[in-house]
Amino acid sequence: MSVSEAAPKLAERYDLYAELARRGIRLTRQRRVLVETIQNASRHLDAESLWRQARARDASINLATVYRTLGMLKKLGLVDELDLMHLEGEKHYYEVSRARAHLHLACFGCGRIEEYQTEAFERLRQQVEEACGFAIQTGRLEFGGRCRHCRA
Amino acid sequence: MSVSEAAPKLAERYDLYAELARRGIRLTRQRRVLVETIQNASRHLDAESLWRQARARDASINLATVYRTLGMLKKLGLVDELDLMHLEGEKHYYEVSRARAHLHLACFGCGRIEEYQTEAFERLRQQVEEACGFAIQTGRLEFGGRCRHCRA
DNA sequence: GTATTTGCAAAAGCTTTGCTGCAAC
DNA sequence: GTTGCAGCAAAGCTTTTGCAAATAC
Repeated sequence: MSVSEAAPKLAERYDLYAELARRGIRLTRQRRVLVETIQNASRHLDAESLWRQARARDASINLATVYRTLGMLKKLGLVDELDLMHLEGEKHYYEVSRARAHLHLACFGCGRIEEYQTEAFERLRQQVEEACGFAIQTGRLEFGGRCRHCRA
Repeated sequence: MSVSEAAPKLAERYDLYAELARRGIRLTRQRRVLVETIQNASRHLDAESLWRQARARDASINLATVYRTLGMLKKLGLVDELDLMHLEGEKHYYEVSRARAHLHLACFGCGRIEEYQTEAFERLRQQVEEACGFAIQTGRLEFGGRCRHCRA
């Protein structure tokens, strides 16, 4: 590439609690458990994994409530929905939004998901907004291929 | 943006027939109709639209055959599968691949899909390959927001 | 007390699959 | 004649929805 550029570490996740409070949104007991589970997730969750993890803390939580809560957080822009190149069926994955965009790399060999943040992506987004007159609200960049380890 | 750059017109679609012939792949009658329909589609097709269009020419074609043919073309890298930000349910859309990557803009207001090709996307892809050691086979960049007309 | 949310079960939407017979060479 | 593909119908998987009961304030 022409301009050398270090890969910045990922920006911090939003603090869901703080954001919801700031917007005056109150949570029921179930939603509180779900929000906490999402906030502390160590990997990309699909609806059913989230459900399983949340049920460990509140066995009464229903999968429909999981979807309804995810829908609310999506609409508020607090979580992003990913496809991860449909590596594993058609389910969606969810992650807490961050102040800066990042992209996802899905390895067709081992299923590993990598994340990468770069200014070039932010700049591209801005270029598109200006060139197309489009007010971008959300975006998703996913690459599929073979990771460093699976190429060998 | 820092570097002014004209938006190139989209690169040409692959010629599916030629590519299949080059690889020594022969088509059945149904697949021939499907390939032609995809090649000449004027907009992004989902499986059912493709089915409807193809059935106008061969009423016997089954939806399962549509999916099987799309699967083959995907695997060969001749068509790309898009989500278009799930603007309309969870179905997928298909388009003939092109020599250069382009991105999609989905308007949440009117449902319009725009396409945009820029060198910056190609460069970003290459940067990612080098920085992450990833051999990218396919990629998808989609933005959702409000188009020029819906912002007014 | 009123408004919202929940659990449940059923439905919906899209895609895949098993199988038998037909088509391609 | 062998190999693979098509049609059909059924199943599969993920997500959404209607409704009565429960919860939140």
